[in-house]
Amino acid sequence: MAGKGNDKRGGKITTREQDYPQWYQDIIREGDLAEPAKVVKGCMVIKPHGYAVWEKIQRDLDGRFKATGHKNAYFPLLVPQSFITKEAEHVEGFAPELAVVTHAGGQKLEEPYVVRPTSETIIGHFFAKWIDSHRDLPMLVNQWANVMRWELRTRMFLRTTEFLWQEGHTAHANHAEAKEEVRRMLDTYGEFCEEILAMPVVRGVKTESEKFAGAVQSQCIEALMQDGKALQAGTSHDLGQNFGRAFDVRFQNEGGELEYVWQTSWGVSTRLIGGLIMTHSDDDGLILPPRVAPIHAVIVPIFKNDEQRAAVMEAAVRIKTALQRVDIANDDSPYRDFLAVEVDDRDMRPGAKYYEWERKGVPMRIELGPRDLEKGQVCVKMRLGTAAGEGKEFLPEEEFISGVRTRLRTFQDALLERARARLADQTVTLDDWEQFKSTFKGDKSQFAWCHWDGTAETEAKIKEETKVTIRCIPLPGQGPAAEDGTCIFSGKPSKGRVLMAKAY
RNA sequence: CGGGGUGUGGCGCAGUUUGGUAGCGCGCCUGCUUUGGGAGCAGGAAGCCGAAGGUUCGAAUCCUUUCACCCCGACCA
Repeated sequence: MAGKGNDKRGGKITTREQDYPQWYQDIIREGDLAEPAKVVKGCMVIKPHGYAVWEKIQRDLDGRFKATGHKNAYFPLLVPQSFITKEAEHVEGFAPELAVVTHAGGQKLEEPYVVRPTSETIIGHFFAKWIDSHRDLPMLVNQWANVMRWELRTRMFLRTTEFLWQEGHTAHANHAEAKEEVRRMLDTYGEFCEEILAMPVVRGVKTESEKFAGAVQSQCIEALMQDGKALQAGTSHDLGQNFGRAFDVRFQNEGGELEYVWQTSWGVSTRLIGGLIMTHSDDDGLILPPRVAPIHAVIVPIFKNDEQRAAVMEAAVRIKTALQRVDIANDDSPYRDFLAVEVDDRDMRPGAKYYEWERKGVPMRIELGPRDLEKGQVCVKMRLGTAAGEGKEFLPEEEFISGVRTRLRTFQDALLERARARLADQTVTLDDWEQFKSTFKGDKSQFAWCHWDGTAETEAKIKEETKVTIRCIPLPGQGPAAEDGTCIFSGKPSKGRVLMAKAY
């Protein structure tokens, strides 16, 4: 029964209604995803179960990057301090949050190194060495790495001092091509979030004040969390020729003239795991979509004596073996996604195991005891009642095995549908400032499409008064159709609605 | 950086006001009984109380210094 596990043994999960941020922390702890490092400020330890989720994210995204022509590379963790200062806006944006290495090998360094907060600068340096001709373009590289930003306030997965991410860096011969790349990768992220994380997103463009330090334009995907706040889940930047100029990345075009390259960069981080948690999980613990679940199914054997134990374990292993041959990847996927199955034969009461695996977000549980063996059936329980199944189901073993791929894929779809329904439900169109203020009163938040006069002043004032920020200016098809109107705050003319919400 | 808080077995805490040589719950180990929604009993291991200095016959407790981490605000994936 849902909700019964709280206030009993095995760790407490605060309800979302009581205290949403505390619930979030509890889910991470009880789901065994991560813990604060404590001994290193603002950092976290990603535990095996959490890291396995990241590995699944990596595997899928990496395939998508390669399918769009990118190759992986790796650049140094340390960046000469002077590199950071070469692009004016970039320094200004990142200077306050840099960690700097001043000593090494027992000596003071001639020039300090900064621990990369992002790698545009050092990659710019190498692009300059590698690119001479239009024939070297486009240069399409991606790096899986850790970066460090000395943030003042941290939250596990959402904002930690050190975090894991992927940063794509590309150089092109003209702006149009670079812009295409920016949008291509944004769409790659959007599709990934929906297909794999079952997390719907809104695609848009950042305002001037929210864009990446050093970019001409930043595009983003924004997801809606259960508490109504927005999570920037990924970004794709048009860097124009800014870094090309700063690092002298020039190529000879077809006409023989020297020209600066047009660059892009794009990234998603372990923050996606935070988004995953706040999109699907409930008061009983983590809920993982099958496509990112490190364990898809747990088989809990039930027996009273050694004889029963032997018979049940034999059946458990048989079922596990059959399930491990099932692949839930898309038909056109570049990789196979075979089911990961665990037989939990620890000496514990079955009930204790059920609660534990529910907290860890395993999508499907199979209970197997003497009664099932007699009837040739299995007892199946999904982590959440959906179209994929509700309550405990008793199915003939063969039928269960042959239907399991559909079952898990239906479960995945149901999670996406549920998230989409919540997004639709918590998105409003507002035209009245008083209504706006009451919508965002106190800690309240949701997605609101509002007219904005396009000025940074208005944007800043809205933020100051309500903590609400402009999440993005929607790309075509991502919000209400463009229409003339008046700014919700200033009453001045507006050409279209923008997405507003409080953000993580 | 401003405000608040906390450092005591693995985890969560009590003990500090009123100094007397460390305790509780959970977890862990061993054994027996259990096992279809969080097991019971019995036995056991584990901490010189964040660090340094001081007061005292005696300090987790009082004084000084210091370090670290957490939470709340301003910056950010």
